Amino acid sequence: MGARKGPTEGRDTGTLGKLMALLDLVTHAEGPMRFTDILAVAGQPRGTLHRQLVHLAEEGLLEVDDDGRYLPGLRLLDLASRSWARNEFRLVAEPHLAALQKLTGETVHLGVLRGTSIIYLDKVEGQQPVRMYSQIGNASPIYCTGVGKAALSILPPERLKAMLSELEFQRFTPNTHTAETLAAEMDEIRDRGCAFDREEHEVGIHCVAAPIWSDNLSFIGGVSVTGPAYRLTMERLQDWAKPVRETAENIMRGMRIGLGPRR
Amino acid sequence: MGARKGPTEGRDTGTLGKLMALLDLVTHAEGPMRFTDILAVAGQPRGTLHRQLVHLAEEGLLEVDDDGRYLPGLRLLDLASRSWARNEFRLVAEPHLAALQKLTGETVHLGVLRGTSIIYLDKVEGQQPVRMYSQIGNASPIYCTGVGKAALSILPPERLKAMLSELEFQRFTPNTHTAETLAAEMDEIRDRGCAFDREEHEVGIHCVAAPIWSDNLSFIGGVSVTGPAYRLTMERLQDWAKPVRETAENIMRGMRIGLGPRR
DNA sequence: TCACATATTCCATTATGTGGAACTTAATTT
DNA sequence: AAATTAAGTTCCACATAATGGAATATGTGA
Repeated sequence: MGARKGPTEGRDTGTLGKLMALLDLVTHAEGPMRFTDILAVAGQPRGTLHRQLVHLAEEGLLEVDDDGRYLPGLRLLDLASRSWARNEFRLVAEPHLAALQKLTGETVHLGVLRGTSIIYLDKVEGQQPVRMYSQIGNASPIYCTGVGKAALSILPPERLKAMLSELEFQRFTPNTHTAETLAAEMDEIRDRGCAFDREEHEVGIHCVAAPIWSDNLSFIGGVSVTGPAYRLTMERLQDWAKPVRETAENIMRGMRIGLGPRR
Repeated sequence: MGARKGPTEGRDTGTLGKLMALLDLVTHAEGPMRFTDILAVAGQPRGTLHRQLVHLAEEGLLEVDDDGRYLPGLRLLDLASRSWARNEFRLVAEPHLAALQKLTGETVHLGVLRGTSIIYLDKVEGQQPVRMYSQIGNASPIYCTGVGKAALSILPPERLKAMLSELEFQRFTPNTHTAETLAAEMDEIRDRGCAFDREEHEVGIHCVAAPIWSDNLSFIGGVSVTGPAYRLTMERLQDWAKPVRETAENIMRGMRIGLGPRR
């Protein structure tokens, strides 16, 4: 009982799973939620829900404002900053990202594949102070970002097929991929060793990205150069393709992945 | 049974509390931990610990590397970025921080009191791209940071006394406060409306900070200007005191706190 | 003051987590 | 290659903590 394999029923993490689902619900909401708001959508009985919220709040994962409404807690910041600070991929990549930024003068992103999303781990901009948190940690769709498409391109056929069937394609711009057009582009990306994104996610934004992976594919990510379409013309994207691929290779060398067995 | 009020025994959050303690343990460690490493310090029996780790990993709060070692998971980044993006205090403060940075040319911090620590919510630097996560989310001791001392200064006597007795004073520099010197400085800070930090946390670093609070003290934080001692001389600190206080006032006005009852 | 909406507490029932021990699997030594 | 030790995983009777319906409390506007 319980371990059915319906489409929604992926995890079996007991009480923790329920609490995390609740935390996600509140965290992904537009604004603070009152008890009744949550009750309406959480599908838990009053008593249960109340205790769960109190526990989450006591642990600092949620906070309660003066009006008794629930919002994401600051404990999450402390935990995340440590996760970020210690991430080996990010640590290894950092100098290479800076070098790529300097070379191109454009914004450089580092992302990692998690489930069917790309999570951005780092961002290096040229000019003024960066609002980093605004980008870092954010999960973006895999099918319409350079890093996402680059990551897809190194998956073996079966896993690629499985992934494609899991995706739900939302149209962000006129250029956003469908299941068909995305599948059609894969060989091309694989051959070229990098992916272009021409206004597929955001109008006016172009991007070149190269994949980064470990031999056993337990790790898959990518690095990209992003900028306004008027500056990153098709010729410019072609120009940056090589340095982006080289940056990816350098990062892989630094992590001792993609070059035969570890240790 | 269990709800004793010993010094360590603060929370009663059932299963979640145990899991969060475990998450904290792994997250605060120096590097990846093997099962046996954790077993030695977690004080849980083998079977229990194993299931807890598996659950945390399945939820993405922990990750397991190729060698089976546990480290903080990336799910935390997604959760935290939303917590940060939606934080009202930070949103309101943002433009004021930028203005203060521009005026002084020095680094500006925004922090909030949580327990006996200051958690940094934002940082605005002048020059080059900022490694923001490296500071944001970090918990710093309240007794040797400008923001911390400013926050202490607006506590009512009983709460201040309780807080002081809770603190453990670690010596970071020759100037780091002890319980006595800290208590002695409080009146002065309160009168002046801002706190100075002259190499109390880090050698070579000076700082001016002003407190930010809500009427009912459900919220306490602060804003500060930080920089190298050779540039932020005592005279300079005096100069910046007024703009720092004004920035704090502007932020309070923006949050509709510190100016009579809300709504 | 009453009525209504919202939030919190209570407690018998039952699902879930617990933890000692047995069992695999991998690494190291003889 | 077999034996030995260590590291990780699974099992299951038992206890504890989560459940959820109902009662109570708290707050808000008429």
